[in-house]
This record gives sequence, structure tokens and C-alpha cells, in this order.
Amino acid sequence: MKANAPEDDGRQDVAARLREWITGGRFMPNERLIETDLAQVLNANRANVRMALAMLEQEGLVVRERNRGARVRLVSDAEAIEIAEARQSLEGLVTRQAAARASKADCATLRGIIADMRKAHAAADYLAISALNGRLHAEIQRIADNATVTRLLEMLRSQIVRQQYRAILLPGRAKASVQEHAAIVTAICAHDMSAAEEAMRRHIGGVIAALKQAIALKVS
Amino acid sequence: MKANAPEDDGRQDVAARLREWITGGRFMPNERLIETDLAQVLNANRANVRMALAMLEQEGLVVRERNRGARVRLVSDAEAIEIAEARQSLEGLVTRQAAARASKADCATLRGIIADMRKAHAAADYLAISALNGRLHAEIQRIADNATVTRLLEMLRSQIVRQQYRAILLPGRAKASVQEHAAIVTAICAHDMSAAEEAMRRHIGGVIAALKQAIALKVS
DNA sequence: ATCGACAGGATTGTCAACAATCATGTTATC
DNA sequence: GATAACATGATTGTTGACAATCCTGTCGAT
Repeated sequence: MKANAPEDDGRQDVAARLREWITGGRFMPNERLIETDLAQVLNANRANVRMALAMLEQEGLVVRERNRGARVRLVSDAEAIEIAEARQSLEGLVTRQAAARASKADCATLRGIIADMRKAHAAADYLAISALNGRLHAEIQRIADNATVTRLLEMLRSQIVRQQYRAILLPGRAKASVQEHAAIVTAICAHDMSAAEEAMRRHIGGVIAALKQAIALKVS
Repeated sequence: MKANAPEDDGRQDVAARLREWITGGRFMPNERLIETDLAQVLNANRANVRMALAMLEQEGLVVRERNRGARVRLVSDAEAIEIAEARQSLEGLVTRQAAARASKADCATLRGIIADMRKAHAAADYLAISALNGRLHAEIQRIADNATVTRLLEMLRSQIVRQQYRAILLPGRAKASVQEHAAIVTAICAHDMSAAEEAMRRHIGGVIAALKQAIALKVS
């Protein structure tokens, strides 16, 4: 009997929880991540926290300086665009592959998500739209069944979740987003690989344009 | 006075050296990586080796199982193709960006590499071709000046350096490779972004085709 | 008042010992 | 002879203590 807290782990999913906390906005960008404190809060030992920080550094979520500890990485506006462009490229690829592999059932699922999106948009529920957005992209990745690209996209996404919110809130962006997603699903279900890739590239192109606009407007 | 080996470090570039050793073929795929042994050979302590292994796991070079230690990750043929396809996508992107940014001096450098490649090809020096190949891609990434994509490409490359050798040795592949590279450089120097991206995609498409052929022939 | 040396605290880096777990080979039993 | 319980060695996981480094605020000299 060594456990003292209700949730006991001892494993290294310390990294998983830290990742959630960072992407979830529990820490501010540039906030210091002190090993001892994290160990206490996460109910883990310092060695595991240390390893988790090293892993998150590889993922680009954290920066570490020798003898100075770790901080939440602040991604600059320029980097956010770089990341979004990389995402555009890779999302295009998975979408193409999804178009090649999608089954009838897959298409039904995708169409269901689009329908829910339309409802959410009609209700002006931006939080729901954002969630469905994530669901749709995740579903496309699942259909494409490409672990390599999925992993890369997950890395990129975790670095800019915060910036994404800036873009979707611009006037008119939500409506355009729904239409773009609908086009993607249509192309996937028609098994038109090139059209699907192009539709996805156009969609993320829209996101990038919105992001640039938000940056220009200094919207936080 | 604590150093006993000519090269002393104490830092965490333990990861860097391990990475080189793995990608350089010093360890076989699936070979066990025993922490104590590595600590001795690398002249580091076990904690650092442990962290390095965690980082390399994030990079996909190593797999770790709880209580069973780490092994060099064996990438299957299917994964190798997935990785190459992801590379195709991202290399296309950086090449496009390089075409937008290349200066006169950059073009001179690129053309120099192509000239060297032609010489190496004439001399049937496949090792030199392979090295110049790497130099060219690195140069393009430097010109594009996109840290995000460069990092992703570095990850992908490290996972398949070994497989790359299988492809370049196929009859006729070296010659085609040189021509493809020349087309890429021409497009970059003409600042034709779309042509550059397309040329790069075609090039890596060739690599993928060669890889598939090598796999089909069961060439190791 | 400003600047530099310096002390104190906070935090990270290193190390060794111990505990827990897995892999392997041995022996007893049927 | 085959199989299962068991003992043994090898390796990983965990913990705590200590050393090294950085940051901050204070004190003294000019």
C-alpha cells in the first residue's frame, strides 16, 4: 500500500497528462514548468516528469534550456503559419488516401458529421462547430489509416490548437468552413482522390487566410 | 579530474550520438538497447541514456515496452512507403518555398551540387551520389528557411535512411535521379514555385516507385 | 545614486542504491 | 520424456540525496 491519491499511475503517461494540460490552456505560453511542482501535482516522481518534459520538447510543445528548466513554448505568428502550411500539405495527403479507402459506412459517418455541423452553425454554436471540426479531421485520418501522417498531424495540431480559435471566430469564417468541409466529404465519398486532396488544401488555405487576417488585426 | 575517455560530455547530446549510431547502422533493427551498456559506451549516466531513449522514441527511431526496455524500431515495408509519401508531400512544400526565396548565390550553390552529381554519376560513384543527394535536399531546406517542415523532414529521413540505399542501387535509378534533381534546380532558379514543387514531387515519386520495386524484388 | 561583489534560496543536473519485473534455466513430479 | 513450480540472473523502474548552476536581493565602495 503506497498509493495516497485516488488516481495512481507510476507510468509515463505523465507526458500525456502534461500534454493535455498544455494544449488545454492550463499553462500560459512561456510559463515555467518546474519539475518538483509538476511531480507533486501529477503525483509522479521527478525522474518521470523530467522524461515527460524531454518528450514534449521533441514534440515542440516545450522548450528547455540547460540549467534553466522548461517553459511552455510560445509559437510566434510566423511559426503558426508555417505549421498551418505543413498541415495543409499533410492533410491533403491523408484526404487523398481517405478518398481511396472510404467505405459506405465511412461516408455515412462523414455525412453525419456534416449534418451536425450545419445544425451547429444554424444555432451559432461555435464551440460545437470547433469540436465537430476536430471530429471530422480525426475521422478522415482514421479512414486513411496512415499512422505516420496521423502522428505528424497530431504533433502539428497540438502546437496550434490555441491559434485555431482566433481564426474560426472571424465573421463569415464559420459559414465558409462548413461549406469547405462539405466539399471535402463529397469528394471523398465520390472516391475522387484529386478532388478530395484539392478540397482539403483549399479548406486549410481558408484557415491560413483567416489566420493571417486575425494576425493582421492583432486579434488575440 | 573525472574524465576517463578522450571525449567527455555530460550533456544530453547523448541523444544526438545515439541517433547517429542508429541511423548509421551501428545497431541492427530490433536490436535491444540496454541502458547500462549504452551508458558505459557513451560515457554518460543511465538517467541521461534513459531520457535520450524517451526522446528517440518520440522520433520513431526506437520502441520501448514497459519493463522490457528499448529496441531499435524496425520499419516495415508498408511504413517505409507511408514515410516516403509523407516526405513527398513535405519536400514539395519546402521546394515551393525555396523557389520563392532562392537568391543568385543559392542557385550557384545548387547548380554546383548538380555538376558534382553528374561527375559522380559518370564515375559510377554511388556513395558520392548518395551524399550529394543529401546535400542538395539539405540546401533546399536551408533556402526555404522553414524550421517546422525541416524538423519534420529530418524525423522522416532518419527513419528510412537505411531503406533509401535499396532504391538508389536499382539499375537506371541513379541516372533518373540526377535528371530529376536537375529539373528541380532549374525550376527553383527560375523562381517557378509550382514547377519546382511538381518537380520535387515527381522526383520523390520516382524514389517511391523504385522503393516499391526493390520491395517486390525482395532486395535488401 | 549607481555599480559590482557577494550571499542565500530556488531549481536543475548527477549519481548510486534499492525495488520490481522479466527472462532463463533447473529440478521435481507425473 | 513432458510439464509446471521454482530459483537465479539480468534489466528496468523508483527513490532520495547531493552537487552544480542560476536568479535575486543586499551590502558596500565610489
